[in-house]
Amino acid sequence: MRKIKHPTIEQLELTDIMYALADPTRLEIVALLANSGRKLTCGEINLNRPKSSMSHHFKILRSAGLVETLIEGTEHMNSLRFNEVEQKYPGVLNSVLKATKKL
Amino acid sequence: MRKIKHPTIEQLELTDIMYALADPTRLEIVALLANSGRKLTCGEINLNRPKSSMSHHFKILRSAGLVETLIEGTEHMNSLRFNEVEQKYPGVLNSVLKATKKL
DNA sequence: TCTATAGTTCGATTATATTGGAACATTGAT
DNA sequence: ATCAATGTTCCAATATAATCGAACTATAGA
Repeated sequence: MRKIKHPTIEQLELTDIMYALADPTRLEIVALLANSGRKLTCGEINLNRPKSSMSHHFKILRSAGLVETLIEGTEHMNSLRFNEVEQKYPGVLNSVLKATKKL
Repeated sequence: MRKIKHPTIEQLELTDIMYALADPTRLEIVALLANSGRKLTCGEINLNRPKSSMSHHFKILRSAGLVETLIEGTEHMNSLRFNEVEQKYPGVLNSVLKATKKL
């Protein structure tokens, strides 16, 4: 069973987080994960883009520490690392999520 | 006397703001403006980079609505549009500024 | 008017990101 | 074993951004 590596809280870099959130597609993914209240597979997050593009964006969200991906069978279950990110940089993710609701 | 155009609060776009804040140099400029408590000229913000590079970053910060630049004589006085940005997207700029103090 | 100062704009170069098709890997089911 | 499903990785093309020297603009002062 494969496992995907994620950064620890200590390794979270503010600029990586900002960079990851600066892209509209990724911001949408983050908002969907936040609002769904449950883990979502990549397939459930359908933004009408090819798989390889979505995979690219997930990779960036993961490496920024924003998204955690657990492999269950053939599916990859994605969730927002909300509490961890908030712990390191309080208010950043929360306020950005609130801001996305105005869009 | 020349005047520089800035976006209105209504025109502020979240992704523009995030994009502007995703660059280390710009984040540093923003932090300096926030911590100084007064308007700073471009020259006072010395990050050991050529003028043209700094001007480029200021332009992006201005177009994102984060920085206001008033021309006084030959100098350009820069200030953070903190209250306006906070009004539109509460907590975003504030939490990012707090986060920069950990860097 | 000539000169110095503060920034901007231009233009070319280099670096980095996005995109998406095709091949690949892993797992589950038949 | 074979096959289908879910994503990832690879690769090449395109697009966008950063960098910085040089030329330019606007203003102030002598």
